[in-house]
Amino acid sequence: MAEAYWRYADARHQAAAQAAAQAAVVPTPQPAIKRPRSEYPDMPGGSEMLGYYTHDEERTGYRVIRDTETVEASYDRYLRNGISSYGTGEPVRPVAGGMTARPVDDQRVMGVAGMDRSGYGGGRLEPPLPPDASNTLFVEGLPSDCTRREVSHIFRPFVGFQEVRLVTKDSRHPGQDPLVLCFVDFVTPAQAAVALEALQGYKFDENDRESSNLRLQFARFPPRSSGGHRGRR
DNA sequence: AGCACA
Repeated sequence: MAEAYWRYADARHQAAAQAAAQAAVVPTPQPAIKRPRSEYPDMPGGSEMLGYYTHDEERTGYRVIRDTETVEASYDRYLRNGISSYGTGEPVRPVAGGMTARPVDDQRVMGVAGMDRSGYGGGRLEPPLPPDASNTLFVEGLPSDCTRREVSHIFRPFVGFQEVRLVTKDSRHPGQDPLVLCFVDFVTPAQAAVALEALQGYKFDENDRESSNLRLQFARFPPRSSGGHRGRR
């Protein structure tokens, strides 16, 4: 459930931090740290992969600390720098809940600094984008009583999040609850893709396993100028 | 299943 993407935000943070730490302080490649790509090879699944990555990252982190305290120190320094630049620059907003603070900050930073969508500290974790990728997601499977605020809560932590629009449609079958769809805008299709993968099948009701599984797709845009020919070539 | 707003 939610764990996946919270961890994801964390994993990205750690990955970036570690990359930066290595780049900054360790001049020569160290075999102890060097992690062959084969450890997390081309895995298709988005959210699973991210979960994996996090564990891996943690485990490796411990190994690294045991072997070289240099890295630990520099990592620590990195964190301090990162934090201090926040502390001096912008007073910490009274965001409700400690958990939300970091992803939101992260998002803002990436939104500004990472416009070119390569903003992952060099490593790209995402699978290649499908040809129909757009920067808007189409989401269905929302419970009919869900609010815009509620949906925003889910998507806001993702880098590049811009806006969510709820749309209510009457059910086709009489007497059924109205259907709630929503559109979520991101800055880039790649960022949309991350959220799509991470939230695919997300359960609104964590207790009821059968109900309210989110289904996400890239939104189709209104009829494009290419009018009518659908065949190949 | 279902795709709106500029």
